[in-house]
Amino acid sequence: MDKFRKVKNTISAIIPVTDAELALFCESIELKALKKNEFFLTEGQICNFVGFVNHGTLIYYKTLENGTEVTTDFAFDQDWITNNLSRLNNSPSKINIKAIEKTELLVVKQDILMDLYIRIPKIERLGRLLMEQAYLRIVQQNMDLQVLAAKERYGNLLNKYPEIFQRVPLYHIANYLGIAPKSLSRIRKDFFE
Amino acid sequence: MDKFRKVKNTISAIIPVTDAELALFCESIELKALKKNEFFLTEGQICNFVGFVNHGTLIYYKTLENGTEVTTDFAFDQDWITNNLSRLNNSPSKINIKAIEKTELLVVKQDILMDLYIRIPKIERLGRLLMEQAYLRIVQQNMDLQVLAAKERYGNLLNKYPEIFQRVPLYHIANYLGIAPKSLSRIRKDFFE
DNA sequence: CGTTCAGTTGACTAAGGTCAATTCCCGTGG
DNA sequence: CCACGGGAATTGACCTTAGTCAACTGAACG
Repeated sequence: MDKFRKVKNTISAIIPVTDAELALFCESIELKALKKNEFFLTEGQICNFVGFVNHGTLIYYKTLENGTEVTTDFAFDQDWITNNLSRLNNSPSKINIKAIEKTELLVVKQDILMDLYIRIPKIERLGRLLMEQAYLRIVQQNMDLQVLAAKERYGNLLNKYPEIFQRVPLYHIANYLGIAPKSLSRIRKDFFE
Repeated sequence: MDKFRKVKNTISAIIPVTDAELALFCESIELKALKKNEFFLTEGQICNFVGFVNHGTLIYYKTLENGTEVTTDFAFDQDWITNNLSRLNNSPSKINIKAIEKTELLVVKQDILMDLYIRIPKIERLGRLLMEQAYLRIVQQNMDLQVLAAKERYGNLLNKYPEIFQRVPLYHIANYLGIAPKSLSRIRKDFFE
């Protein structure tokens, strides 16, 4: 099935799998389409699934007591998405994951994934890697916030995801960088002159 | 043995264990003393252990390419310390953990811990919790850096660890908060008037 | 009793926040 | 197809917060 071509590439980049194993894996996958502003995961819900973005864009965010929203992460084509804390703990999620454009996903339910771990032990590596990547990412992000000026963080983001500025509204990006939209405008201005 | 009193309290707060299990656990523990400025873990080393601080103070930090040091975390009495990424992955640590005052620790080696998981299955919960706590902590820290002003972060730290200012030099705290020592002075000044 | 290093201070500069007004873009409905 | 409405982004004026550099204080310790 052509829809699984991408996940096939992605998985075999992480762990070499046979065609039979891959077929087994693909059987367990559901295709899911999200419209703009539809949710993949909402606060309070238990995240009993892992998603893989075929194409689209999503944001992770949290709503604070005072009502402000904090954008904590993004996901684009070929990214894995999940809330590890909620998923591994079976606890209510404290964050939302929302599509901010038309998005197509592949989804594996957690119980099916656990089952796959048993039937294809090396798939377990995938589960561990998802957790580790998420951890590494946030450690890095943390240090950036601690050490770098807003302008440098902007520059890094620009390098890492040049396409982000075509796909994500700037106020989300500003929010993610921990600055006011105004400041981002300013930074962008003297970045291009 | 009296030296294990604290770990006993701490462990039984997390998971109820019998005296026999506790004895088994304590057998696997080594006592370790660190002088001021001695390392618990250094960059490049594989962290194949978990520590529990009986008393003392340690900092987590990383040295960047340009030579600056970033303090990413602290540990005090009754805290667990480890580098999960290095330990679970068997990969070289990217951070240092250093005692900044005379410190006494209990240490469990990773292989012995794995062995304990088998002999006392509920101890496994401990391993998972260590990972989760570390993750939760850093997620929170990240949001604070994104959303809060330096003054508020200072206030939070003051609430959470009132004793920190007696035990950790201010330049480490400033570094941790992501600000210059000068700024911390300033903040402290108009905090107390 | 000096040496050293943490902490504070002053004067200045730069970075970022706030508020309000304006422009730009895009989709929707007449 | 054009006009309108609404949200996104930028701008200006102004203020606050944080960084830099250098000098100074003060306590700790050999």
